[in-house]
Amino acid sequence: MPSSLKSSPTPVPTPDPSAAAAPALAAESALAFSPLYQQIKARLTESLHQGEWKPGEAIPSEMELAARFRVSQGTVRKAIDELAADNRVVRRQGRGTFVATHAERHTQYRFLRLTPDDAAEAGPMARHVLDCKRLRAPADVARALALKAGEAVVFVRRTLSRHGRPVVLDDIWLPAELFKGLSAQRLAQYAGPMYGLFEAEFGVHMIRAEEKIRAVAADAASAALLEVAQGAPLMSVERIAHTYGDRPVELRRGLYVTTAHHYRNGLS
Amino acid sequence: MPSSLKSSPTPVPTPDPSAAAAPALAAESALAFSPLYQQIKARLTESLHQGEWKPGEAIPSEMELAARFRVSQGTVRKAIDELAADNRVVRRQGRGTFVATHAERHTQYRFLRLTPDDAAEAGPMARHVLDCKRLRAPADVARALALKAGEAVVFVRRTLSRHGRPVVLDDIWLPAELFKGLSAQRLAQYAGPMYGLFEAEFGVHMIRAEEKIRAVAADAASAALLEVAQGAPLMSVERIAHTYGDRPVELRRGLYVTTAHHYRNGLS
DNA sequence: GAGTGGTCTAGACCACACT
DNA sequence: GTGTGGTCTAGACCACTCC
Repeated sequence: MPSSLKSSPTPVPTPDPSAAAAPALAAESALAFSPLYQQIKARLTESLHQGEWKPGEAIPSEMELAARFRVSQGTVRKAIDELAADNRVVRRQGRGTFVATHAERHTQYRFLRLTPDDAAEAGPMARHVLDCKRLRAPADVARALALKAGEAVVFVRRTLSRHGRPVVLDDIWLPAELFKGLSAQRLAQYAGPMYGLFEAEFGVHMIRAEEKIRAVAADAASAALLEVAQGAPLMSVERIAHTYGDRPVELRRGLYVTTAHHYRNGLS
Repeated sequence: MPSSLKSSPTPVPTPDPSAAAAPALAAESALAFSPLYQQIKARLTESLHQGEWKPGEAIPSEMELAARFRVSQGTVRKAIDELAADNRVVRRQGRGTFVATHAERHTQYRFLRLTPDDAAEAGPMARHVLDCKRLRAPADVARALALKAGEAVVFVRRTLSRHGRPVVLDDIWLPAELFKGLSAQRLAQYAGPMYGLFEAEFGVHMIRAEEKIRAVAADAASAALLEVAQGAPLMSVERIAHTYGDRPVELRRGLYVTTAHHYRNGLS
């Protein structure tokens, strides 16, 4: 353990204040220990998870955290640097470090990669909730959300439109246990992205997602809702979004009309 | 200039060793100066660009670079950290820092996001070059590659297949000036990804790309080549790849068959 | 001016890889 | 063993923001 060899902080149960520069190495010598800043990062992540600081709020200053964890400011800085690189927090010079949120203007629709071909038309799309109901998870949904088959989920179907024309049709499944009381009305009332609502109303913060994309032909139902011909090519985007601890908490199956929009992606 | 205020290193002509803590600020006070490590990063990028160190080779050690640039090792480290984050170089503990390459086993197909649905079938696909010829750039191609309309480009059409079935059909345009002598034969002979060939044979290193993705219906020609029905839904992936200085050097229009494959993407 | 994050330095020691 | 990158520390100063 490159860390606890020299200074006090063993992962969690370290009430011991300072004065512990003694080489406390003993039993657990061998394998799998993380650097100090990774331990700090883990503890900060834990605090984020526990809601000690809420999305949009400032976390304590680097000096304060350094004192709390009894490490140097540089070590805290490196931990926060990684959290910032992971989009978990946002640094703002002269102001502080803030918990990332899906509810702010400039970070809105962080996960939506669909862009109008004409960049001038950017901006939010009109949302329309078609359905919102509670049901028992089908096998594939249960598997994706790591639930038992038949456990209760909330199902939402909605569209996004631009200039009155539907562009996106989303089917969304959420664990009912986490989203008690979610209704079409509440979805309709909330201004801003769905993930902002999830944060504010249910304390569920999406931190990461994976998408699987394919091209499909529109079936009759989808074609009608998206106002395209049956059999028209659509992009199918299956997203699984995760919250803290990599827990999957949303399955979203989207169909995108890509006649005037495209999905953008950067590679490096 | 937060940097040259305090210590000696003005970019290049600084033979002066230490002892220069004097506040040398004078004229150029106002705007747009970058931190020292950004200047170092820029100079390293320049060396990469000039080919001082080739893909796969090691760059000098941090200590050596610190001496060369007359800054501390920590400053060099931060510059290299960013280059590593940008995938320009790869750090290997105990061995050194190496120029990133598209030619190595574990970084192969860095830019190809198409994955078999059955992960067990991963691995390289069979390449087949259908066409390779020199022609004058159509207007849209010229625009994408920042060439004058009608300038010479190399056009390549190729497929990628798995289990004998075509999965990808790529049309590729490259500035002829940079790719003199590229032929179907050379493409066929080279084992490994195309970007590896570009590095080794033409000294063109792709560092970044942008993709625009849509769903389209297969036209007659594409359908035949991909062995699907005409009108079948395909993923259309338009990629513009850039080399140093953000110069666009490849336009690639791909059609993907997504019946047994999908395009994967991670969001955070 | 006080407080925050951002940069830079210098030195110590650790983990890893080659030889 | 020697050399490389990786971690940790401590202190100084800079740049930005808000009071």
